[in-house]
Order: sequence, then C-alpha cells, then structure tokens
Amino acid sequence: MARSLIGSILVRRLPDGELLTGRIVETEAYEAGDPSSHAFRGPTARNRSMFARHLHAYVYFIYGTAFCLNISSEGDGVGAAVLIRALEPLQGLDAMRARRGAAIADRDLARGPGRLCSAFAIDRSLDGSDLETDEELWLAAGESPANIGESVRIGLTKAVERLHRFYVRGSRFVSGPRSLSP
DNA sequence: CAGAGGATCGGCT
DNA sequence: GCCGATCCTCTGG
Repeated sequence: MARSLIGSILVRRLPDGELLTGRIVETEAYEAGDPSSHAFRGPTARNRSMFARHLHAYVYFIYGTAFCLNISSEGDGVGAAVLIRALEPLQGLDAMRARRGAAIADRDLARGPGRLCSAFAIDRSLDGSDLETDEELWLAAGESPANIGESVRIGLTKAVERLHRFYVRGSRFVSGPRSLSP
C-alpha cells in the first residue's frame, strides 16, 4: 500500500470550504510486527487508529513541534499504517503559505511529514477519520509514476535496515538526504 | 509519579 | 552537518 499510494492525491477541505490538494511523492510502511512501529506494543490511547480498518487517518504529535499523518493499511484489529512523508502541492498554495510562512518556496511547503501536516492544517482532530467517507480529508486517484525508488526509512533507531520507504525518483518535492533518493 | 525518548524542523556553522 | 526546542506518551517503580 505504501508503494501504491505514490501518485495518489491527498485532498483537504478547510473549515472555510477551500480545497487543498497535493500529490503523494514519498511514503513509509510500518507493518504489523515492526519493532519501529508505534503499534508494536499493542493498542494505546494514542495509536488506536493504527488498528482501524484500512484507510483511516492516524495522526500523532512528535518532538513537541510537529504532527505526522499516517493511513491505516490492514484489517480491523491489525496495527499497521503508511506514513505520508511528502507532497507535491497542487492546489491552494496560497493557503498553505499562509500557514507555513509567506516566504516558503513551493518545494518546501509540504516536503517532510511535519511540514505537510502544517500546510494542510492536519492535527489530532483528524485522527481516526475514515478517508472513504470523511468530508475534511480524503484521497483521490492519481497517476502512478513510472519510476518509484525505495530506500531505508528516515529517522529510526530500530529496524533501520528495512527498505520500506518509497518515493518518486527525480521529484524535487521528496524529503531526506539526497543520498537516499538518487 | 517521575523520567526518558521520539516516524521533526529550523537555524546556525 | 549539528544542535536545541518542546511536549506528549509510555514505562517502570
């Protein structure tokens, strides 16, 4: 699912009705039994959305500064999700810039999991949303790119060797060190 | 109840 | 490239 989400469109409807859209260009998989996954030790108040049926949002707060968006990926009761790590902004760039900063370049608006949540006004209030029925956050079909790269995941201390990060090869909207996204 | 650590970011060198 | 900010969550006693 982490691979197949590359190229899909994330859509956010703001409280004022404005639509923000972005193309998913980078994801990471956190599968069942993965020691680096928040779900590894079982369900808690924070991570329970990871155990929801597929296509539910799991949003968490990290380092006291940033939110991160995941999409649950398995059946009811199985803790697994895909972290959305970067978007190519398509629609609503001015509204994103209003949240991220007036001088932020297009490429930096949603490059990184915390930045994309800031740009798209995603926080814990959207945790648990069903993306198949929700009116504030959902997915739309997009073209799957021809060339999808894969690498180790970013920022982990456990299970660092797994090749569970996927990205659009050649896209300047992908986060992380260049050495990981050749 | 205290303490440690984290799927990050931005600023500075 | 390195470092600190900042606070929520989970763990262990």
